[in-house]
Amino acid sequence: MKLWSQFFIPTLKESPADAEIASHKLLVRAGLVRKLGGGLYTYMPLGLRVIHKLTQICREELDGAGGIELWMPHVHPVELWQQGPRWAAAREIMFRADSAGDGKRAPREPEFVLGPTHEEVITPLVKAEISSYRDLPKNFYQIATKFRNEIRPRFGLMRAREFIMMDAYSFDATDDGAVTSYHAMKAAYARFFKRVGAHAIAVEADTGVMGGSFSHEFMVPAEIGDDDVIYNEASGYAANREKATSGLVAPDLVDAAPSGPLEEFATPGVVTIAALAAAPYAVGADRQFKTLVFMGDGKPFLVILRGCDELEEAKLGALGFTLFRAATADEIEPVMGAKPGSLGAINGTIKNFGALAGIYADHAIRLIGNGTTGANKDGFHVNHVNVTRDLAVTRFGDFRRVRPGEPDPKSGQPLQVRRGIEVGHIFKLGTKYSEKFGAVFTDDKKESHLMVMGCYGIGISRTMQAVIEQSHDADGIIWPWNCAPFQVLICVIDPQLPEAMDLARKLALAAERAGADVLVDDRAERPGVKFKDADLIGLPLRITIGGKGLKEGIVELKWRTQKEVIKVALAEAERCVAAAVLEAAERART
RNA sequence: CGGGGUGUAGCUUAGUCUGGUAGAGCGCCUGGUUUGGGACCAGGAGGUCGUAGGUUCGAAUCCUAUCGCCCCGACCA
Repeated sequence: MKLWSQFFIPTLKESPADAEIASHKLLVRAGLVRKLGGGLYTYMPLGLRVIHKLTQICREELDGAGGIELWMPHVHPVELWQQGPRWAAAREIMFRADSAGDGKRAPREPEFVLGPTHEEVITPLVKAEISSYRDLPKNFYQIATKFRNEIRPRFGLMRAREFIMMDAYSFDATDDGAVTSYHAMKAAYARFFKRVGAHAIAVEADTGVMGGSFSHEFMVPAEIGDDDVIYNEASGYAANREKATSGLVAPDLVDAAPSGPLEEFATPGVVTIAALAAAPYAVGADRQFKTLVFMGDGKPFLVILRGCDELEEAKLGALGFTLFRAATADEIEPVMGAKPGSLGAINGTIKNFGALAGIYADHAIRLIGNGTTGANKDGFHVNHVNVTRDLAVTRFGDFRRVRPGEPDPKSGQPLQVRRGIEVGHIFKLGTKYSEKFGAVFTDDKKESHLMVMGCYGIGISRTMQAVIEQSHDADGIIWPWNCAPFQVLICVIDPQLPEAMDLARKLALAAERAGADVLVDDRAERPGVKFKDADLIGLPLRITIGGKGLKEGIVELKWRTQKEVIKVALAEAERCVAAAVLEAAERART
């Protein structure tokens, strides 16, 4: 039992000016966090209790799934990262952790960095400690602070520079084993989110800079989420935008025969899809081939899309470049022979074809069959361009951005889109890191193999905010039972009456014996203030003890989710409180 | 990093256009009256107006630079 007067819950009547969304405002107003700087937050006593609830449940589920907890340093020697596979891509978001220096010398390369995740630490550790198949599989995890110098911290804890994350790493002897580990984690994640009362759904995801072969994100649907989930309710298909595909191109599509000889025509000043679609040319955007130029690890490559489609840049990750970006106009002209707006990928028209690392075409251009594209000559386009005959495609792939309403690849039903908050992510990594760090083991035939890895993350602090975003009303937070900082608030209206406080202690004990954490509001505040604060901090069950009720011989029980007050006779109070607690705990379990 | 916005008391803010000694509400302190949904009265403390230059007799207000913060985009748990 905690007495409010001896705890610290600085609530606010007004929302801070820098908070935009409900959960961020409530985090601050309910006294759960305070801001230190952009993306940097102090977890106040009440907020820390929520974090502890979440980490404890997380720990139980991971232990249940065979996880082994450890703790790794957050300061990493930079050499580890330089040796790992993603230094070039990750260094931008990493904090350096050098000594502050004497303020005179110029900054050198960092000697230490702060860990954004721990693949570069765990893999060498496992390499050093495990060398036999007998010691595999293993799944190590920690729940700790992570550091990422986010380009744009946002929405309070939603995207912070310093945040709390559970990160786990599985090591298996075989690929099948790694898949088993992956699915065990996926199931543990589902149990975790269910227990804490977050309605998270698993969606197929892109592997991004982590690399690896497949991946799921756990998303909490919310308007303010950073990600789009593309889904179809009926078929169960769900993927994030980076990964989502559609069934737009039928598998049995027959490529169109050429419609005629190539025909160059003048298009002075036409440099956009829209301009070519307008009079006098009137070539519909869905009849145009759009040619984009990118730089991949220093070499240019082309991407061909329909004029009406958008590129989904993340999908270029599948091409295997370590780093890629859109090419600049200056880089484009020497290679293509024309400025952007007149580009095309027709055989023989590219000025310096040999410089290209590849020409990648989106499947959907096959729907065009015969269309129009740039001539690689400023102010000219070409008609009757046939996909098979004329375009120098290295390979086809899925590069376009899916639109809502397109057919679901599973069922053909229309796809829908909604926003979500990514609270967890699981990757089957494969051998990307074990190769780099030489994490090998010996099997029962004395042969050496690379360990097959998986990595897994849950944003603990982000989950706290996602729960609030998902569960609040105009008056405040509505905590789910299992992650509430306390489950029961005993609101003593007249704390100056000894019999009121005695009863509060008695009921607190009853609730605690039934398994609840109890907060007693013993402040000498007016009732209105206490009730407002009670709704704001949102504990699931409120018990009100007042002089008035005592005279009548009753106390009041009220669920945060419910409007009505349940009056209970004093003689029944202990039993009713205990029963209510047990019932709520049971409800939260199923 | 690109685009937009903003910085005045612990919090929310007015005043900035049109320069003239900084105002309110909440919170805080003292006293009193109140006491079942953010009370009322009286008194009080608290601001070098983000910072640094400049213009001016005079700058929160105009100019320049710089920093912080917020929103949109690329990135992520």
